[in-house]
Amino acid sequence: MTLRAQARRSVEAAWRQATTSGALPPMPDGTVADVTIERPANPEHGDFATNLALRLARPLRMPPGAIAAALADAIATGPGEPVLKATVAGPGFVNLALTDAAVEAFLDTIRSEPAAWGRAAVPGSGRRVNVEFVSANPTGPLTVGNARGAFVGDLLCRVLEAGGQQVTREYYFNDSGAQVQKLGASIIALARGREVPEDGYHGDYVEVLAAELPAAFGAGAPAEASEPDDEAAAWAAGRWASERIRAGIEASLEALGVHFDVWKTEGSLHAEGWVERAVERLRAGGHLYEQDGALWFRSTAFGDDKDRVVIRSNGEPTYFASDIGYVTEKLSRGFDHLIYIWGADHHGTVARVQNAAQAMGYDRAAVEILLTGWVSFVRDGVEISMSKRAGTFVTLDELLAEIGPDAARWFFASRGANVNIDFDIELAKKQSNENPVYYVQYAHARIASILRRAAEAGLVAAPSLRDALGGAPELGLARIVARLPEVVEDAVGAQETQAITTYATELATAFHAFYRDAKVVDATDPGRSAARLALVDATRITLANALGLLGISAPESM
RNA sequence: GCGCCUGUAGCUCAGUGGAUAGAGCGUCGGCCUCCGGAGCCGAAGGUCGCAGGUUCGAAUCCUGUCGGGCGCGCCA
Repeated sequence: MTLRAQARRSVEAAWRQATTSGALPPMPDGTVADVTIERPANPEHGDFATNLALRLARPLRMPPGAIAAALADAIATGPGEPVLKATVAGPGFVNLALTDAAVEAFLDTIRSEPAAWGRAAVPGSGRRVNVEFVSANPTGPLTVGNARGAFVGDLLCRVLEAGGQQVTREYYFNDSGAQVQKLGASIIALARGREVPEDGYHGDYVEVLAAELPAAFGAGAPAEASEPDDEAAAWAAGRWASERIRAGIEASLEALGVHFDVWKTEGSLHAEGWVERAVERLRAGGHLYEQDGALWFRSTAFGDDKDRVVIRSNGEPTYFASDIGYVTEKLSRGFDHLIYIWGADHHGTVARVQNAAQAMGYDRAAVEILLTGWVSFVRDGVEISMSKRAGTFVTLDELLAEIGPDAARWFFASRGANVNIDFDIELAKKQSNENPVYYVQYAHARIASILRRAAEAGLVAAPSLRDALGGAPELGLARIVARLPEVVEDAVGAQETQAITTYATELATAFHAFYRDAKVVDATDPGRSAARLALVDATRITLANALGLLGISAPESM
């Protein structure tokens, strides 16, 4: 249990006690308000604060100051060993200060179970969740435009895992669409020495693929006018190329530390009948109708602004039809929850997918679609347009070669997923040495160095911190170290990572200040060294776990 | 026109109704005889786009408005 949760319990108990004793009147309607506990911005206000008195003032028809006084009094006279010192402040806040002993006792759990430290026991633990992200079609290498989805998705998965959820990372792609044929046609054209078609693919990678195209795919055929079998050849070459590209994409993602558990093709959904069965299910429920020769889903019945075509008038199912089939396929695998991470440009398709899920009888809330904001990539102040077909893009591999995966991860982790951001590549390169991620990693490496020094000097960390942290430098750092589980808990709830990067930076700052004020390795005072070594080791574990949660390395030296 | 996202320091961005709105970078000024200077300390820099409203309390919630982005296909 987090210290915050303990504080909440104390306040709840104090409220009950004050009500029972008559110090506070009962709630008029018999309800119980949620007790909110926050970390005050100003450390002089203690470790926690609650606004309960302010919120009870109206229903209890008492001045908030008087309610706060009653609550503080009840906390002071509560049973058991005192953990919190309560004071009334401002317009009616109750400020709560942890006793030093409570902080010391709490920190002992870090070094006894380092792997568990920071994992949050929150609602949703044990849930089986499918997270589908990136899902770029393999018609070209991943671009920096795909980077955000890759990092945001993987970071989300890591956060959910820290919350005890069972996560499957899934990549969905189309290996049989018209774009694949276009890719094949472009390659064959180049292989035969012709120009790439106007609407074909033009990147350097297309030339590379053309040069490697085996002769069996028609590379050596005459350069003259199109033969009847060109279409088939383009398909075959396209499939060959897209599988090579897909393998390259997988390698790029692995280089980022992003591993997908499932690679799913749109074609397989059709081949296995998922799309057909899902359409039948909608039809049976009366959610479909025919018009202009096409089959429509009555999406407006669920609040959409227009109905959506499922089967085109030419008999071909739409991409939306595949989406519907995919929902049923995913849920058939036993997931409790589906998360999709899409670019902001797909927001118009969110409602129809959720509507279809609802129409098929699923819990609408089980299909969660998160949208990432737009990333404008800029080089030297000029925006880079991203087009695979035009061949004007920066690949993810190139970006990583320039700024490195740790800095890139930090960049995306420290920003909200749904905000638009500007990414100046030259600036990122220039600033990479000043990147906050190195500041945090440096703190970790510095501690590792201290621990090595201590070992050389024959100093050993204290087994327990109880009654060991004497001074202000120690207790200041210890209080920040103790917050990790709360930060993770909030991150899981919000499905966001910014708070983790903010916290890691704050912890590193606190450590650097501690390092300045407190000598850790001091052979003349082994007792004090032992206590400080234990604290510093707990700090190291906390930094490593925070970074690890983000998929960022925690180096022993740098 | 309609819908969604967004507007916070010179720049890039945090800030899930609370107390004096923060960080990094940039700028300016300091700090090692000492466990890693990729560090530490300090300064300047803000009408939280604007206007109303709700609330004891609003950067945060609501309405309107202005600016930016993205959508509004029998494309994917």
